[in-house]
Amino acid sequence: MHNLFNNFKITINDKLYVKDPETSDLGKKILQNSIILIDEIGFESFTFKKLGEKIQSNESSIYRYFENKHKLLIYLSSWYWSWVEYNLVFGTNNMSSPIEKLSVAIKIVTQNIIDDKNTLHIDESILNRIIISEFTKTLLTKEVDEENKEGFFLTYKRVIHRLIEMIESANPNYPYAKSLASSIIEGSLHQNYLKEHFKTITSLSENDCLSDFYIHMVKKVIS
Amino acid sequence: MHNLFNNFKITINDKLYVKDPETSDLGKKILQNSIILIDEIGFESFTFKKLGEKIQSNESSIYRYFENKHKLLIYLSSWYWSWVEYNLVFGTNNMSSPIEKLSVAIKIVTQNIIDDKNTLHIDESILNRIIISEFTKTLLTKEVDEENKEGFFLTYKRVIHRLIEMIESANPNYPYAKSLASSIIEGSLHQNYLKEHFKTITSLSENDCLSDFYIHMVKKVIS
DNA sequence: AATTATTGATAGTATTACTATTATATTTGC
DNA sequence: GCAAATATAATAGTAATACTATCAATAATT
Repeated sequence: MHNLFNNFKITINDKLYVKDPETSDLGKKILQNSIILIDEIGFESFTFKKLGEKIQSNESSIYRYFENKHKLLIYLSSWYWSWVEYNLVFGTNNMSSPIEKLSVAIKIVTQNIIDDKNTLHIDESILNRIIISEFTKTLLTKEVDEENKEGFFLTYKRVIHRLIEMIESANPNYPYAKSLASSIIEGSLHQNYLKEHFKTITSLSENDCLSDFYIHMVKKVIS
Repeated sequence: MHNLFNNFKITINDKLYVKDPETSDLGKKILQNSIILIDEIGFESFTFKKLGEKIQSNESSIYRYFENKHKLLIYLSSWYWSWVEYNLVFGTNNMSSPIEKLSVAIKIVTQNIIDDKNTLHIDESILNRIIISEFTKTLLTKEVDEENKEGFFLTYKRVIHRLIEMIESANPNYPYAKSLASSIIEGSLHQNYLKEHFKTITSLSENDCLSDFYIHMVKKVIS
């Protein structure tokens, strides 16, 4: 498992960066600390100048890696969804029962994440938090269609397509597999956010409740 | 019906504005044209200066009505959810069957909206579009908890609580009424967005399909 | 006709989101 | 070990944003 993971390459659309941040120390520092800083102060207040101060580097040096903070956020999101896809594939591998497989998949996709020690410069638990509060913003822009054509959201869509396949193989006659899958992915981010900030409009309290909600839903709905 | 509507007062938290825009021509012009301009260029590019040019007024005059564009967007959102609540209440009034009531409620909440001629300066069909692409951003900020305490999101939560009640009266034993209700509201915005920009991950095509998806889901899930 | 409230015009500030240039390290190739 | 190439840092500069403050002009009210 450990070795498998080390071979799994998280590849990211090269239009998202000017210079690949994985190829240098400064690049890795940018990734690591941008996650921390966005989590701390929020994406709106986050600037390359502040990030530069945090890592004792210069604003202009960061611009050599990323055109702007929007692309950096899409980079981090791509990384996240690619990592989720890995978990999804390996976590459900060799499972024969489609319903079982789907349940495990939903657990993987809805759970709160703990840091994966295999990736040194990325803290997945913090990244998970910023995905919950910032990811949707990468989609909700006027440039979304162009960016989608450029392939900026491929890893995200791939995760959803994996879920769609699982739903379809559990019940090929269910007519709304696509909307159900995308609802689970986006909805679980949203429910996690509500859990932190709008407790009166979510049924969530402990950790596992969210996957219970969705597993119950999916089982009922595709039956 | 027409008279009833005229008596229905859409009230908005007075902390959202500096001066009530409903009390003057300029105020109404600001509401009307901010909706149009946000729809045209997106919330990120929207500025009070551009709005001032559009309505042949001055940036500084707009600041006398709204502190900043964020509060203006929350104002417009409050207006929208208050209006949806009205439709929800009057559209399901006197219905005895809880399941029927819930189905109608879901239709109201998920449908694409056409302009309501009773409100002269607000075009609900355009407002609906900006809610689909901009509303979630009002929640996803670092200031959300303070703003929630101030009551900025009350009309939104009220709509969800109406749905929760309906779900609970249809089946008091269903354990996830809150998450189901908030999922339908937020999810339907998201699915509408996917329909425009990410066709491969939604089952939506024609208009009514979205309510079919949710009505099917709710009926299955609470049975 | 005088008072008050509303709007418009102008100016100014701090911050953001960059680009460009030049200097200084650091790495690598031979 | 040194030159050449590359990466990073420092500085400066620009246009736009998100405001605030002031004062003049206009409209509404009493």
